[in-house]
Amino acid sequence: MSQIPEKPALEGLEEKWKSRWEAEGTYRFDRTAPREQVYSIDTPPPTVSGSLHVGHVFSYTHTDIVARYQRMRGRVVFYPMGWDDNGLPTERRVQNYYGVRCDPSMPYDPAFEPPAKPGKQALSISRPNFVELCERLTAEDERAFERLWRHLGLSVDWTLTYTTIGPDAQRVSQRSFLRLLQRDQAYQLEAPTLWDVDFRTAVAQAELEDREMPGAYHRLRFPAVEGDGGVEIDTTRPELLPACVALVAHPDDERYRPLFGKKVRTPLFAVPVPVLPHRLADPEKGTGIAMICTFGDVTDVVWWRELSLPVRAIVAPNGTLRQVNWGSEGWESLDPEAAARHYGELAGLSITRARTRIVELLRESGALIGEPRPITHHVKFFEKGDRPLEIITSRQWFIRTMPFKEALLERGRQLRWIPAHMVSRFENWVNGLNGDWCVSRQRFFGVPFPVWYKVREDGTVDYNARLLPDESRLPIDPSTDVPDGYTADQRGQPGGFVGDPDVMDTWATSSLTPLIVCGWERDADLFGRTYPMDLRPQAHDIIRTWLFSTVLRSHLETDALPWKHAAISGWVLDPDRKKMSKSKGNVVTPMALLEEHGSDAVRYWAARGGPGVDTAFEPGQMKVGRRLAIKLLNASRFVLQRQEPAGEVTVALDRGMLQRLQRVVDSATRHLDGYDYAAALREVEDFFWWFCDDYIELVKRRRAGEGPDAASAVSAATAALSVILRLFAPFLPFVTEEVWSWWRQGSVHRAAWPTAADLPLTGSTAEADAAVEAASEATAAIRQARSAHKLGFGVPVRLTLATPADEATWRLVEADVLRGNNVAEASVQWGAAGVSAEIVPVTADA
RNA sequence: GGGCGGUUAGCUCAGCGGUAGAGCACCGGCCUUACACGCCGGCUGUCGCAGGUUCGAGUCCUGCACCGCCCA
Repeated sequence: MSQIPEKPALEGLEEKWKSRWEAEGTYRFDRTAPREQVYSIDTPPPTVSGSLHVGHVFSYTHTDIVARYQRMRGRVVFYPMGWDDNGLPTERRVQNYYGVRCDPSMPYDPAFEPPAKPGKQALSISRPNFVELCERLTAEDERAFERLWRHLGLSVDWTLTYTTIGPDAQRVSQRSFLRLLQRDQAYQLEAPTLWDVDFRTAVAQAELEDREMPGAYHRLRFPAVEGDGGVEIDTTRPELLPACVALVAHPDDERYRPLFGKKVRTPLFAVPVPVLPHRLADPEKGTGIAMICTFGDVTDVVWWRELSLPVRAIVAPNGTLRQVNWGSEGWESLDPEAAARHYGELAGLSITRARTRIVELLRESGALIGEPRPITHHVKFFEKGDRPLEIITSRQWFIRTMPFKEALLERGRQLRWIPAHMVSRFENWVNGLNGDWCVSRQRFFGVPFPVWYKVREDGTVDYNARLLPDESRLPIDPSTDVPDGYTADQRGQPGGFVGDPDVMDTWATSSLTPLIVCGWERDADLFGRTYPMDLRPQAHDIIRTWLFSTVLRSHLETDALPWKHAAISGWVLDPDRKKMSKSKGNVVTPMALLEEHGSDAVRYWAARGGPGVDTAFEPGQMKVGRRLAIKLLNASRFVLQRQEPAGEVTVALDRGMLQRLQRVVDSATRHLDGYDYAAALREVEDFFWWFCDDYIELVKRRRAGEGPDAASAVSAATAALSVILRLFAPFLPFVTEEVWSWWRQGSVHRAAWPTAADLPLTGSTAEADAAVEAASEATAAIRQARSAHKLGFGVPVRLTLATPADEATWRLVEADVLRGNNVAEASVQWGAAGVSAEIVPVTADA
C-alpha cells in the first residue's frame, strides 16, 4: 500500500509497473496447473527484421486484453512471445546493413568482422559467417522489440520466449520433417516450381501475389510441317518460343479441329510441334489457339503434365536464357543451323532483353504478324519479389496438402473463429490449393533439412540414397555435421556423402509454433498442460499461410486442431482507408506513440477496434483514452479519500448504482467470454462516466457527513471502485494497477474478476432502480434549466419540479437531488406526466 | 470472374425487428474544495439506392451501386 498522491499523474507509470511486474513475476506461468485451468496462447512471432508498427500494437493489445481477462477469471495463462528471425527478411536486412552477400562455396573465417560501414561492393562471406551476422543483428532487434512490448504492458511470460531460428525451433522442425518423411507425407521431386530469379529460390503458392503489368500480344505464324497450311497464335511471352513443345486449342473449336494431331513448325527454330486439344484452352482468348512452353505459366504445367509433353527448358535459375545445343536429343529441329544461329542471339540475355531481341528476329523473318498489341494483365510475383516469377524445373521438398483438403476443411469447421465469417477465408484458400506445399528454399538463414545423400563412386549424387540422422542428434546442420558411419573427410568424395543444401521455408517452422512452445517431444508434462492451445490470435492476411499451415501440421503430427479459438484481428487503416503501410507506420514509431499518449491511452484506442474490424489510426481516440485514465486517477483519489465511516449500503440511490454496476459486470463478462472486448469496454466506460458525473455528484455531500446514510455512500462508492478498477484492468493495466496499489495488497492483475458477489446488494431492486431513475431525470431537467437561464452551479436556486416519480420514490432521493444541484428551496409535484423544472435564483435579499 | 466484409450526424464508430445513439469536432455557459488533462447544456441525420416481408425495417429478404480485402 502506498500514499494517495496529492496530484496523481500518468507519467512514469509504465516504467514503475513494468519493472515491478517483472520483479514480482506477476505474469509467470505456473506449470503445475492442471490442463483445465490453463489458458494457452499461440502468439504470432513478429518478423524481427522489420519494425513493429502501429498495426502490431493494435492486434497484440487485443490478445493481451484476453490474456489479462482470463488470468483474472482464475485461468493460469500460458503466454509466450516468439521472434520470427528465420528467413529471407533477415537475410535481406543483413545484406543491406553490413554490405555482405552469402557465398556458400567459401570457407568459414572465424576471425571475420563485418566492415564498420557497408562498402560500395557487396562483400562475399561464407555461409557460417553470414548466419552469425544474421544472429547478431536479430538479437539486437529482439531486445528492442521486447522493450516495446513491455512498455505497452503485454502480460507475456518472458521466460518462455522462443525464436524461429533457435535450437528448439530447429529441433521441432527437423523432427517433424523426419516423421513426415517416414509417413510419406513429405517427398522430394524434380518438378516445375515457381521460382524467383532474383532471390534464386523456389517459392510456394501461398507466397504468390498477382500484380497488374503492362504486356503485349504478339501474333506469330507457325507454318505447317507439310503443305502450305499454318496457324497463327497470340502470345505475351515470345521469348519462350524456343521452349515451345506444342500448340493447344479447345476440343470443340471447329476452327482448329482439323489440325489436331498434325504438326506445325516453330518460327525461327523450326521445331516440329503437335497441335493438341485440351479443355483449358480458351477459344475467346487471342486467336483461340496457344503455344505451350516449358514453362510460361501454371497452365503450361498442367498442359505439359496432362498431355505428357517433353521438357525444353531455356530459363536458367538466374533469369537468363541458358545455352542450348540445337539438333541434340530433345532439341530436334528441322533446321538446326538456323535454330542455333537465332538462339545464339538470345542466349545469356535476361528475359526482358531476350523478348526485345526475339521480336526483332521474328519481325525480320516475317513470322510476326502485325505489331505487338499492348495489354494489361495479371502476372504472378513472389510477394517479396521485384520481377515476375518463372517456372523452373528443380529438385524440391514438398509436404503433401492435396490429400488432406477435406480433412482440413473439417478442421476449419471445428475451429471457433472470431469473427465467425473469417472461416470463409480459410475455406477459400483450401479449396483453391492446386498443388502440394513446396517447403525447400535455396537460401541460407533457415532451418536446414536434416538429410545427407550418398555420393556414387563416379562422384554424382544419388538423391534416392538418403542418410537420415537419429532424432536424438537433432538439431543438425548437414553442411557441417556428418552422417553416422561416415567421417568428415568423406564429404563430397566418391563413395562419401553430401548434405542437402537447402533450408526450410520459414512457414515450415512457424507452422509448428504450438508444438515448439508447448514442448512437443521435449517436455511431455508441459505439453499435456498446454496443448491443444486455447487461442491463436493473428491478422487476416496470414490465414492462408500461418493459420493454414499450422492447422495442417497439427493435423498431421497430433491428429488434432492446434487450438480451440482463432481470433482474427483487423488492420489499422490510415485516414484514406488504406492499410497503414510500413512506411507510414514508421513515421510515427510505436514507442513515440506510447510516449506521447501513454500506453493505457494507446491501448484504449486499440481496444475500441472490435475483433476482425479494420480500424482507423486515430490519435483523437488516444486522447480520449488518456482522459479516461486521468479520470480514473482523480475519481479514485476522491473515493478513497473517505473510507470511513463504512457501513451497510441502505440508501436507495446507492443500491441503485450498485445494481447498475452489477448489470455492467454481467454484461462485460458475457462480452469478454465471447471475445468482444470492444463491447465490454464500451459498457464499463459508459458506466464509469455516469458514476463520476451523476452518481458521485449527487451523493458527495451526503457522503461527506456522518451517520448511517453517509456510511452507505462511503461503502457503496468504495465497493464500486474496487469493481470498476478490475473491470478496467485488462484494458488499462497501468493506471488500474497504480490505483489498486493505493489501497490493496497484490496486483490487480491477479485479483479475481468481479462478480455480483462483490457488490453489497440488499433490499428491493425495483425501488432502487426507480430511485436512480427519478434522481437522474430530475437532475437532467434542473441542469437544463440552469443552462437555459445561464445560471452556474454556484448560484443557489428555488426549484419548481414536476416528476413522474411517485411520492415515496421522490422522498428517497429528494435530499441528494436538491443538495446535488444546489437547490435551496423546492416545490415538487410528483406523479406528473413528464419531467419539467423551473428555477429562479435565490438572491441575498429574497 | 468467384468469395467475404463494409456503406448510420462534419469525423471515428455503436445499434441488427418496436419512438435514430455515443465520443470527438463545433456552439453557448460554469473556478462546483476529486479532476479546467475538469463540469453543464446545445446543434447536427431522406441510417448507400430500389423493391419486398411485417401491424411495424438502419435492423430480415432480393437486386443494384460504391469502398476495402481474399482468391482466380
